Amino acid sequence: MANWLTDDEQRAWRAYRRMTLLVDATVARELNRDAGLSMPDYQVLSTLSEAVDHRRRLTELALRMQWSASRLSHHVTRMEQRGLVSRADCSEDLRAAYVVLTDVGWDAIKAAAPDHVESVRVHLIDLLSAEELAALTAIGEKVVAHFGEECLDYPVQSANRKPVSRS
Amino acid sequence: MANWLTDDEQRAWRAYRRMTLLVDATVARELNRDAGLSMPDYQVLSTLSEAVDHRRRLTELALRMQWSASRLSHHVTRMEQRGLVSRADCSEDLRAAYVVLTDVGWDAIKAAAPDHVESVRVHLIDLLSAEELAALTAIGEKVVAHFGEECLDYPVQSANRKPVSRS
DNA sequence: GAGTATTTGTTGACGCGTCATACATCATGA
DNA sequence: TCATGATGTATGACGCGTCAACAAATACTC
Repeated sequence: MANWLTDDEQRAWRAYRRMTLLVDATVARELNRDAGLSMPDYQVLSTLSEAVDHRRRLTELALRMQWSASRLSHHVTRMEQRGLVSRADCSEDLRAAYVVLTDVGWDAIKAAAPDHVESVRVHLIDLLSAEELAALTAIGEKVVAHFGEECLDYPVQSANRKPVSRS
Repeated sequence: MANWLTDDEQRAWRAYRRMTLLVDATVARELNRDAGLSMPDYQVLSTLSEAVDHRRRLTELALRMQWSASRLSHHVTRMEQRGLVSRADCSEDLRAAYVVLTDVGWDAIKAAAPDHVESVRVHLIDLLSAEELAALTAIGEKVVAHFGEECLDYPVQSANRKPVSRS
């Protein structure tokens, strides 16, 4: 006989699943509607915009975002086709390559950030009381810790950072 | 000037995102490893296994799982090719079609359920205290309610239900 | 009953992520 | 220096989900 979930546990699991589904889908849909970007696009642009010279090695970028190399390579290819980023050779290591934020990409993330943050507010953050927000943070960090990670993730509003030298 | 997130809010958002990413990916990976099923597979099989005669109209199934008709049609096509479900005509309405759980599908969900529940326990439920579980439920249901839904979702452990007549 | 609108379901194209594979380049050590 | 392995990246196949377009049947309306 298996160790089934109690009613309370099942209720928690369902609420969790439905919440994440709705929040993620809605925030993603609004980001796409308002800025023509997907969440992965946003994450890449946002992370690049924080880097000096708006460029990073693929591996470094993948590590920071916790993506697989393959995923990033595929995604960069698509973003490159849309002109949001470009690839550049690395002189120190001929295997390596940089991903560079283009002017189009820079404009895109600057334009997208305010609406995106607002979207996150409306569909999650502002729905919760201070206590609930704290509880969500505690729960999230506890679960993340279970997977042996500290909680480094991409910046939500990096376009807010002070102007970065574009060289 | 946009209404940026505070540090606390940003921390909550990051913890939330990372938690859902890790939990969902891990539970999905384990389900696939242990039972050769994806989460969508599980959801379909699980929901069908609750139905009388193990069959449901496509629309009805889609509604219950909150899927688009297109998504369900695509997914049923794939599952059909693997022998997990089959389609059957509907005599009352010639447009309509049933999705029927096959014996293979029934065996699959029965075999998958215990490990899947265990996986959900290990990577989420059992990590949390009773208070945290209650908080997660409250937060989840509040957010779901914001989207104008009551929280009906698929059953996690339907294979546990009392024997269903297979006709 | 004819014409129109709605419901039911399918299909194709495309973005996305994973896995397995391939391949060039670098680093190591005999 | 020359193999051997590790590293950095790219690619193809495939499952998955969305959107838009479509076909067929049923339901409404005059």
